[in-house]
Amino acid sequence: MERKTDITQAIKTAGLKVTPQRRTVYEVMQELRHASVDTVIEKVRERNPDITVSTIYRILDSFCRAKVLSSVGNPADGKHYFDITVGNHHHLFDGQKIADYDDPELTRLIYRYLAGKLPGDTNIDKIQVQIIINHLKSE
Amino acid sequence: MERKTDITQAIKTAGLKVTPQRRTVYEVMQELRHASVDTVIEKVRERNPDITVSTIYRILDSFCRAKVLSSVGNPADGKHYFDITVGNHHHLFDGQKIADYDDPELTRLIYRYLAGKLPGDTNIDKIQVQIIINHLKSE
DNA sequence: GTGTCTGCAAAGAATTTGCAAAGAC
DNA sequence: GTCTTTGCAAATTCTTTGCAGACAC
Repeated sequence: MERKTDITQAIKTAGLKVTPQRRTVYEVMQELRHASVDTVIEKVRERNPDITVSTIYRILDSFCRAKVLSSVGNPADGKHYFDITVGNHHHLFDGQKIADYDDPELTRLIYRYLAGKLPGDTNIDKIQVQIIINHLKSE
Repeated sequence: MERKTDITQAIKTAGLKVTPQRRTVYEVMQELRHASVDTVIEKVRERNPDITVSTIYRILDSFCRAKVLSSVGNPADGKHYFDITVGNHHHLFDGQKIADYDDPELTRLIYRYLAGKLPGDTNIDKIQVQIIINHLKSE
């Protein structure tokens, strides 16, 4: 879907050196969109078992600090996921599943609403709405 | 601040048996509002060093499943926190600090907005807005 | 070339488990 | 009395580290 050079660009632009290991992690995240460490490790090693677990941890860490990836915590189970999308966007949580919910209008709506509510000097970096879906079970 | 019986009630209402260990964990969470496992362990053991780490894990787990506590993931550092507040409410993230932002009007605003946007059969359990504050540093 | 990144193996944390005794209701 | 919870100690699992060689630029 995305070309080789785009991956290279994404990593380079973030100020990181481009290595095959980083490219693989990035590729995997592009496919998964949201994933826990375990899943990333699993998928990366499927493609290339020579990449070490510790390297994957280090890459995920550098990606987060360089804002190549972001973090989401699933409120349902409290688990931590990496997210290929860095900018303002929202999430639908359906049990273990996380889906993006991209809605700039909603973002603007909230920004506008909050403008009058928070102290004037508050600098909002980002707004994320988490929508938790309930599979109404007989109970 | 909260009386003994209230703590008992909170635990009992959730369908769990009331034990001194559970009462202590609950008390600590009442004070902390938001806390990581480490912090809970630390504070609980300050009060009563006889309570085991594994017990604390088990209690936190049972509290979450019984919805005595909820989970928040700090999007800034990806760490997981427990939250004494279970119902609909929002959060301000300021680096490591998490603050509640309770605003039913905002909640309603989003509910209303989403009503027209999501598939009709989507059952929203909960909405949480995460507001990430940026300490604009010279950069 | 220089400085960063990776693999490896080991250390260190964090979390979970099995079981017997203690405790809640 | 019955079923659940706890303490203990050990096992597992998860994550980080130090260092030397490899690699990106």
